[in-house]
Amino acid sequence: MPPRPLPRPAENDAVLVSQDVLSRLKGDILDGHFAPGARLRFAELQRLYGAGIGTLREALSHLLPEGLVELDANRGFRVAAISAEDLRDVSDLHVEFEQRAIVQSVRHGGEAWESGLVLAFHRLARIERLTREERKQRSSEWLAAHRDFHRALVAACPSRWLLRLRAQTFDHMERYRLVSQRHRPLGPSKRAEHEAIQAAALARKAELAGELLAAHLRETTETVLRHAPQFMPPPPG
Amino acid sequence: MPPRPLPRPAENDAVLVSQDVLSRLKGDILDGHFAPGARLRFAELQRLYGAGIGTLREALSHLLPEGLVELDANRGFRVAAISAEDLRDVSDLHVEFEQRAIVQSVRHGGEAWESGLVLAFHRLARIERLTREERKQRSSEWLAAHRDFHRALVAACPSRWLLRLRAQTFDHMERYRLVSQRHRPLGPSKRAEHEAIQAAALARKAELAGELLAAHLRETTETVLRHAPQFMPPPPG
DNA sequence: CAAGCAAGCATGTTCGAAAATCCAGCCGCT
DNA sequence: AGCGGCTGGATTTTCGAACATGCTTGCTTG
Repeated sequence: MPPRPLPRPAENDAVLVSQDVLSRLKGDILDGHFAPGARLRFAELQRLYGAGIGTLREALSHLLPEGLVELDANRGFRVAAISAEDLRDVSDLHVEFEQRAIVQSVRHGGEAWESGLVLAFHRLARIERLTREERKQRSSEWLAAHRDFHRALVAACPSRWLLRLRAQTFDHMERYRLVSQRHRPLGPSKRAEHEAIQAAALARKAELAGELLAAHLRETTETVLRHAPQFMPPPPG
Repeated sequence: MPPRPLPRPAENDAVLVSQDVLSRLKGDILDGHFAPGARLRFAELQRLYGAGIGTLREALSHLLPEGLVELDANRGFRVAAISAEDLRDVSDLHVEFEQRAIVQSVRHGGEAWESGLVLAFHRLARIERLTREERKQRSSEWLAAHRDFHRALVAACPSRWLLRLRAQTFDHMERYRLVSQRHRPLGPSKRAEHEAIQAAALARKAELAGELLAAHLRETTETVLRHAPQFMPPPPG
């Protein structure tokens, strides 16, 4: 069951093949199409993405420092493993990054930030109002909207580095959420929480927005951890 | 003036050509052989490192998410720019990472950590006892020892993610230090500070070690910033 | 003379053939 | 049976030729 048919229409605006492959490959790792720990063989990747070996290597090399794939010499690339320990580790840092970023974002955000946030929230809310069944069918749409919403919240944070690191940890958190979701039913919508965070942000209550966001993220992590045994690989012993 | 002669003897133990090129290229960017903002042309890189284009692209793709190089489509790779603003940004986060990491490291470190630290400090101290002239000649040796010393300090920190992010910001801090050093005389040795930090760590005074380390790093950043106009590119206007 | 265009060159990007490496299974030996 | 070495096939790694793109220069035209 290949993740996607071969030369997927350029729905993204990637100019370079390597960038296009990169985003597709990353998406397929984050949503669990490639299981944690799975080997990534070039023959298969070539078939799936229709790119040459060199191009694939370039994309995989990009994912290496992000911690999404691992490489051991002459044995090729593997999807990075997951563990409850790693989840707690990355989650703690991620919550902190998000909290700090949103506080600064609320304090520095101007009109453009407000508009962007309102728009992103609106798009997310439209999907989250649907029934569970509909949400399930349009999950990739929800995923993009959710991602955009969280990015919009922190978009006005002036620290480029904080945003960069937040983006890194966000990816990993997303992978944990999505991988765990494959092994349990879709949870209830977090619509109310998203709305509360957005409201606090627009009301310029920076500290409150930070607390709400942190709580939202912590709860998500706890939910994933609660279901962890169902999808976590057993310890190597 | 090429950074180094062509097929440098394999002084590191990199099994893969791409990994070897990666570490050399990274080193040459960090120490300013390739100036911030400079274009990285494949013809030149091929001549310098004796590797094929594909291999070079792989190494550059690795440096992309680390923020050391940038890519714009069909225009190739450039060394990432520097600025006083970026330095403050990355420095603030770096100081915090180091401080938290050393506190945890001191609390969790066992015998192996202690030995490693003692050894790393000893190696660094040997070089820092030399005269300024000698230190200048053996700067690459000092660089490695300094790097190892700081790594040894935080090595026992149990958070893999904290260590990973610390390593990322460390690289950028090192680049700022080295690039600025090319435009001003070598500063005085930080020997006493390093010794104080090591002593506090070995005495298991976690908080003290954290404070000393943070102060050490902040002072370094301030020194660099004080000399910033001499090496920072003027604002694009 | 300025604006627009086109040709030519410099450079970036992609791809898969060829070499290197690893690994599983087989064989012979103790 | 257990161990060590060997071989063939599977896989990874490297490389640069071939193609694509962007930039400069110099010509043409209004």
